Parts: sequence; structure tokens; C-alpha cells
Amino acid sequence: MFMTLAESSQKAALEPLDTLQLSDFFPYRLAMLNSSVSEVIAQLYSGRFDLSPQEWRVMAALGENTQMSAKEIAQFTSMEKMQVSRAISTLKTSDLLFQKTDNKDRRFSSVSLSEQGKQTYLKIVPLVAARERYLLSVLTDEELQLFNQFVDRLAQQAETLKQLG
Amino acid sequence: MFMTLAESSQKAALEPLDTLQLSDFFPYRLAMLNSSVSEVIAQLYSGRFDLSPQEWRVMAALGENTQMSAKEIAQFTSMEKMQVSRAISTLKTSDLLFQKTDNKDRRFSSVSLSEQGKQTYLKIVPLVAARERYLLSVLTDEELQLFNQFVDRLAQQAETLKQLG
DNA sequence: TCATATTAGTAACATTAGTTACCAATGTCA
DNA sequence: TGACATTGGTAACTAATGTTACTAATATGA
Repeated sequence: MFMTLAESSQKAALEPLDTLQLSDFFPYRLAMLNSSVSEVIAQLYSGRFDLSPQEWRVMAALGENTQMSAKEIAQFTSMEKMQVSRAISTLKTSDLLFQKTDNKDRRFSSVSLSEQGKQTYLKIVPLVAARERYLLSVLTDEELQLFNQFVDRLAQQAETLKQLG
Repeated sequence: MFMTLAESSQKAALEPLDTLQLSDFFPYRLAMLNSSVSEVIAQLYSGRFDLSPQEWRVMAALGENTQMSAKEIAQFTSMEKMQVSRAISTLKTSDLLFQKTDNKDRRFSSVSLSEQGKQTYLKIVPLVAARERYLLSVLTDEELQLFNQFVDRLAQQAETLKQLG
């Protein structure tokens, strides 16, 4: 059990104390949960409506805001501007949204859902909302409130670390 | 406020009740948190040790298990077998692990960390463990226990949905 | 035993995502 | 005003990821 430094550096096997338990490691657990959740949500719009997660996210932003520039969409959704640009271009060709250049500052484009885009959006929202409710139904209201609070705190702490590098 | 069906289908603007609040949507919040957390963890091994997340995950599996087949690594880490294959191949060329074919069933390969791989692993583990502690320090012990319990429940519920399709 | 099926792993191809560089429009300030 | 910098958006290139198909090894079972 107890080894000198020399012994421990000779030994090939890793001591349990020095190893990481992947299944208990918070970032790993979080990644697993996220991948499951995003998968079951994507099931709802990928097949039926042939949307990618990025496309859906852009539509969700426009569902809330009716009219945004590509840059605003990127900020609102935390997507890269290139991802947004590509999503917009795909959604334009399937006539789910339209884009016109802003007359005040012609570098900006003004993007909105088309009538068809709104219809699609209104079909998807209840589906994902219902699935969200089903997922969260394993938590009571009080637990959910706590969970959301924990997530906020953790997210803020992670942002702090990002700044520090 | 109140509209007939005809009016509401004529109206272009979406009603708040029919829209989704992205910033409150659980899958979105989870995705944001996950992306921040995995980013600040990757900072610890990507620059200094030039590892990709996949490579680090394979090393973490081998740190716990000393000897595994590629298939076992895939199961243990929830990675695709192709991702594992590629990670192994990169890690072999940087001499962090070695692979030999199993003599009992020569379709299997037996993968282990090299001495250098173990040294690298032992350098990374305290770094990520410390950062994990820092992240989780915004929760008390009781809160952390609750949080872990919530994550487990949610993960199980998501798995249930995956089955149903 | 020998044809067929399965399995572990990888190679080769197709698709997607990320980077860099660029263009057009506006802002800045001498 | 007019040279230079900055900004929004996209194109072109590069890297990463996912998919399909293949190889070699073992299992199955007539």
C-alpha cells in the first residue's frame, strides 16, 4: 500500500488514487447527458422537417425575434457566424426564410421567417416543448428550480475560467 | 389579444404563447453549459499535450483499465469505433500507447498506455481534477449530490426516449 | 469439413465543420 | 474629402467527422 518514491516510479501499474474515474467525472457525465438530450430533440425535426440542428436553432431565434441580422442571430444563438451564414443559405433555398439587405446599413442583412417557415416553426414548437416536459418530468417543480439554479451557477463559473484561459 | 381562427391565421406575427424561449429551453441551456465546460477542460490538454478530446478520452479509459481492446474502449467511452480507431492510431504515432493483436482471438487488439503515455496521463489527471473541483465549488456537497442525482435521472429518461424513437 | 455468417478493426470515400481570405459597405480622422 | 481601418457577410480552402465497404479472423452448422 505504501511505497517509496523509487518504488512507485518503478511500478508500471497506475494507482487508483492517481487515476480518474471517467464515469464520475463531471465534464464527461455532462457530455453524455447533453448528447442524449440533443439527440432525442433532433429526432423531432431532423427526419420530419429535414432540418439540421443549426438550421433549427436559427429558426428558433427568428421565431422569438421575427427579424434579425445574421450577426444578431449568431450572438443570440451562440453560433459561429459562418454556421449562421450556411444555415441561412440552406433555409433560403427551402423557402423557410427570406433575407433582404438592410437599407440603412447595407452591410447588414435582415432575415425573417417566411410564411412557410412560420408554419413549420409552429409545428415543431409543440413537439419539442412536449419532449422537454417529458424529460423534465423526472424532477419535481422544486427540484427543477434547483437544477436550473445549479446550471446557472456552473455556467457562470465555466465562463470565468474561459476568461482566465 | 383574442382572435378568431381566421384572424390568427391571417396575422403574420407569432404569438408569444406559441414561441419557444431559447434561453429557457432545457436542451439549449444544457448544450451551452456543456460546450463551456468541455472547452475549459480541453484547454488543459490540447495546447500543452497536443491531444484532441477523443485522444484524451481514450487515454482516460486506459488510465483506468490498463489494457483494453478498441471495442471495449468504444463501449467504455461511448465513442464510435471509428473515432476510437483514429485516436489510437494518432496516439500510437506519438508513442503514447501501443497496440498488439490478441493471441487468443486475433481480431482483437490489446491497447495499453506506454510508459510515456502513463507519464502524460499522470500529468493531466491532477490538472483536470483541480479544474473539475473549481467548477463544482459553486455547489455545496449536498447540492452536488442532488445535482448528480438529477443528472442521473435525466440521463435515464433521455435514454428511454432514445429507445422509443 | 467446408460454405456462410459474424465480428474487430481499418481504409477509402462522402459530408460537414472550421479557417482564412476576401469583398463590399461604412466609419474614422487627418 | 479621401486614405485607412473596421465591420457584416460569404467564398474558397483545409481539417475533422461520419459512412460505406472491405479485410482478416473466428464462429456456426449443414
